[in-house]
Amino acid sequence: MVNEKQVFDSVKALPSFSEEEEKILDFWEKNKVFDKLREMRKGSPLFRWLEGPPTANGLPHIGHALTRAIKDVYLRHKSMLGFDVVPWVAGWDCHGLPVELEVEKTLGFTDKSQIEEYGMVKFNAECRKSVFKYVKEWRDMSERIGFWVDFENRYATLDENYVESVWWSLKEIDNKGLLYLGYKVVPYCPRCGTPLSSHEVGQGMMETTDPSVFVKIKSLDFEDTYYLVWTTTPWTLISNVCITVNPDIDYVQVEYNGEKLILAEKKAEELLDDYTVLQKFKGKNMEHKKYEQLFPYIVPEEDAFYVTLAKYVTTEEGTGIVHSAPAFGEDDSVIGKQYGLPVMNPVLEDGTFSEEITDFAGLFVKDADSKIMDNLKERGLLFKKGVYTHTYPFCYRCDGPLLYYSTETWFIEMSKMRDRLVANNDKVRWQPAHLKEGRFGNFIREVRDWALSRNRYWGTPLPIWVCENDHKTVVGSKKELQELYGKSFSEDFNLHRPWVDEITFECPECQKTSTRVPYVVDCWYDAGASIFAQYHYPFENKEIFNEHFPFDFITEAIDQTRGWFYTLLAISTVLFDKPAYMSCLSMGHHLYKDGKKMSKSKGNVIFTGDVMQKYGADSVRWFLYSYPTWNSVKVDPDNIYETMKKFILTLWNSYSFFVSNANADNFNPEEFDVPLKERPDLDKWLISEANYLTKSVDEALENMTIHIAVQAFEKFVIDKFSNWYLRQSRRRFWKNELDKDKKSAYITTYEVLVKLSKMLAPFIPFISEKLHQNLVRRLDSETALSVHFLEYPTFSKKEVDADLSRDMNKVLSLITAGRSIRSSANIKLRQPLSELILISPLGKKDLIEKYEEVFKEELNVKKITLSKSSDELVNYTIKPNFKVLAPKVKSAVKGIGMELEKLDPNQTREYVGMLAKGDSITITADGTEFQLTLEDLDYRIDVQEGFAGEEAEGYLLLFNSIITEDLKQEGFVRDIIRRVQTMRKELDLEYTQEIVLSVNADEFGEEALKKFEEYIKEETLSKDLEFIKPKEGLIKDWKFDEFEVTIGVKPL
RNA sequence: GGGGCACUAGCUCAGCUUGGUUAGAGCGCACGGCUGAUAACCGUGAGGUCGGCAGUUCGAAUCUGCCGUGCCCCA
Repeated sequence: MVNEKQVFDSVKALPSFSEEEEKILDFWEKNKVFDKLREMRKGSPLFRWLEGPPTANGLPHIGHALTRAIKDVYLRHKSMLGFDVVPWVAGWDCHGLPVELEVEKTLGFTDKSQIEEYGMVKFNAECRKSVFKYVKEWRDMSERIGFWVDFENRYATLDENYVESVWWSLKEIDNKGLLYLGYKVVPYCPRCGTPLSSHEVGQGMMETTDPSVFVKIKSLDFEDTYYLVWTTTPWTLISNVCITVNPDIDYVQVEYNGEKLILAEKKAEELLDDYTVLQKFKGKNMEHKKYEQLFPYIVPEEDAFYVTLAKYVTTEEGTGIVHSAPAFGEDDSVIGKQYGLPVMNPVLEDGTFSEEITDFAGLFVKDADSKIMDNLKERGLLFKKGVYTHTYPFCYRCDGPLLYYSTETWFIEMSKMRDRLVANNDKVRWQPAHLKEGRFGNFIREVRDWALSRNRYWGTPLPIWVCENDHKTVVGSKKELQELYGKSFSEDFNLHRPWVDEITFECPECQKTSTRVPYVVDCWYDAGASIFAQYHYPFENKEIFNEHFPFDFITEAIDQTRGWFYTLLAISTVLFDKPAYMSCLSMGHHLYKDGKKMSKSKGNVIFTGDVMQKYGADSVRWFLYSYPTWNSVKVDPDNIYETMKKFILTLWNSYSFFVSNANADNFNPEEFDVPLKERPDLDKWLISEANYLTKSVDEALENMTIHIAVQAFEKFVIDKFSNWYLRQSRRRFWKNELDKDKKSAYITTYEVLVKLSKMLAPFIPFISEKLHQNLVRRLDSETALSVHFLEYPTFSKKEVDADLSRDMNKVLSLITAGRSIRSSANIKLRQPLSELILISPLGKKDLIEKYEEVFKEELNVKKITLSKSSDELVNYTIKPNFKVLAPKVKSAVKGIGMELEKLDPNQTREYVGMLAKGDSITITADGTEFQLTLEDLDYRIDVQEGFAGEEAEGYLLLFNSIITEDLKQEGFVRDIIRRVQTMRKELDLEYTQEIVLSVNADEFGEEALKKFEEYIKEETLSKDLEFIKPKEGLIKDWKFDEFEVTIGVKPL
């Protein structure tokens, strides 16, 4: 309810943050605040940020909320710093296998072939529908958490224009000669007739037993000698083209059982007994040594059957010599490419051997294993056989064993771009920094060619047409396709399958018919192409693209290292030879509180909507900002609750405290203004600290260390502002007279709250907006519509006072020490004491005098005394200040330390006196004399036994703990007051409600009460104080210390 | 098998870049205090071989090497 008479709208002590936030969301929407902000920033310097498109598949959990929150804090901050954030649009990654699998599941398919039976048009329409279902979920979550981004002008990788730009880029890459058709070894299910993605393979790993076979391969260089080779897949021996050794391992030729063998020295020791070493050499000496082909069914034209070198060969298993068949192994395939070896694949799509393999034709390869072993045995080439148990992938659909199988694949030749990738990565600022040279750097230094084609349906169609003479045509635009086709497209034509599959045209080279290859593009390529495809570059928006690229900043989770972070850099390097982004902040993953990955099936997912509903988006955001962004963190919803209590509520309470007082006093920022110079030190101190805060926050965000900013905010808001400043100033707000001191407290608190609303706006946009609307806009409707339009506060040297900050920190720790002494001496704070003595040889008199009142009130003493020294009460210990002294005297520091320890108390006392005066002292250690000054040393003060005292900040604090009759009376009175306040609260009285107080105490008590009657009345708002046994109102018996009292409180 | 990260109080995490002798915070626990901010607040205490072992150094949570455990990525 808006109360027009009040200065500020009243603030509930305990709001529903969730409801308040919904109101703010409405306000933003109704007033088109985000649109207005973007309009306002037009023409300002650009801050270029690129949204990493979430895969629109699956419901967003708290980990996904992190990506929204982190992006939002940077973009709002940059915007408040005056930058025009561009393009500031959302993006969605719409293609890919996960989407297909989800739809397959919904439709109840068990086999890929069912998709074609169902019809690709219908299937892809289902995929599209599924994508937009999840897009909606994501958008709702993003908006609710306060992520400001343009959802209307979003890019989506399935858009016609987007696909066309991808096509353009692939043609560019082909023009550079980097697109080629090759072979890639992929896990393949012969029964289902399809390759599986690693994602699918992961679902079917099982323990299994395979043959373990040692085979002899006849050398053509060493007389009567065999290479000893080990394999667990005998059927691949048919396709063997080379054997591979490690160049750096020692190999031996041995005589064993009358035959000569070559194997790794280490393995000879393990596998053979009773053998003679004939010679020993490094693996590299064997390179290119020839051997006899094991199964000469196919004789390749290329040179083959020799020893190759590779570092991946180990002596863990086998013989140190590896049989290599590039058709059936990833490592083998790399070696094959490197040496230009042939790929021999006599296995048909159904997993059986082809006609050429006369002895085994028609046999399923796994079933052929035993026959192959028999064959080798007959020829005397089988050295040893056994069984081998390991985990092996099986098809998750049909349970059949998968085969590693080389399939036709289109590649981008990234290996040629290694140097450029490294050079471009050098220009990028990474957080955390280790990614640059570590995980990411290592990856690009060893980058392999990018296998681009996928044997699937829902994706960007690979724009390659091939004729029967193998001439390839890469189509770079819709228009180009139209021209090649020569006819008009059907009305519902779409740059997706199956429409593009139906387009054929005359090969420009040989006039034969060109048909499209049946593949779609790896969806990671789609995502990486967002740098230009979202603009429909180069068909449109050329200028905008040139202004926006390369981007200043991106941030996504760590799993994008080889995903989006890589594909962006790869594509921008190939096409433009620039990094796609200048700064990259990587985020960690969230685990559930049990340390496990969140997953729907385990039921340990924290959904963002739930926690936002309970604690509010601001609390969730602040929680997410409170640890290093790149950490993986275990999330317990209780911790979010704690965040709300600790930070959000403290801030809110400070605000609510200010508003309720300001309304009572009819606050007005003009009338209450007091020049900074004329305000009390406490106020100057708070303003100064607020200024330091801007500096810390600025540096933290610049370094992409949000959690450091959070720490600075918490320290300021909780410790400095709420727990110290407001507590110290409470009585200033409550006194009757509206003097300069009171005005100053008001204006200072007001200024700090307003400043906080701006500084916190990027972090907790809802509460910040609320503060701005009530504290600023309510008073001045001409001011900025939203806090997010304002300029972010920056450091102002004029408003800081370093000396004051340092002094106040000292006062704070002295008071803490004082409380500690009272606590351990068991003298409650309510009991006044006569004197606090501060002993310090270097004590600052002004400091103590200046804050005398603060000390008196906080520590409840009547008098503060500063003393330079006190021989009877204290001892000193002198120690080296290692940081200063050690560099000067090196290892002598230890000796000096020992000498100082040996000093007797009188000597130490004398030395401290000298040091305090600025003189140096002489210490002899290790036979050398050292002149030491105060800065070389640290000294500590200790109280002698029998005294309650403690040291802090170079002062020793001692209380006079004698409790006189007067002090005891005063303590008693304060105990009574405290109990009356408790009772007022129990009665739920307004703090202006007057009462009649009756107390029944013993003689001592009654005397004390009479003595402090006026004080008691004032503190408890009592009209009357009666010394009788109470009869009316709330009546309670109290026992404390040695007293028994009955108190009655009756509201008037 | 390779690469990367992490391991600090019962729990969740700072600190490590730039080494300094008494290692911090919040929560939880125990005790005490305060109360006209109250889903609060203040203080004290218990609780740590800073994953382990070596090394460098006058001095290591911090730098180096090896090992262990967990997570991530890639095979």
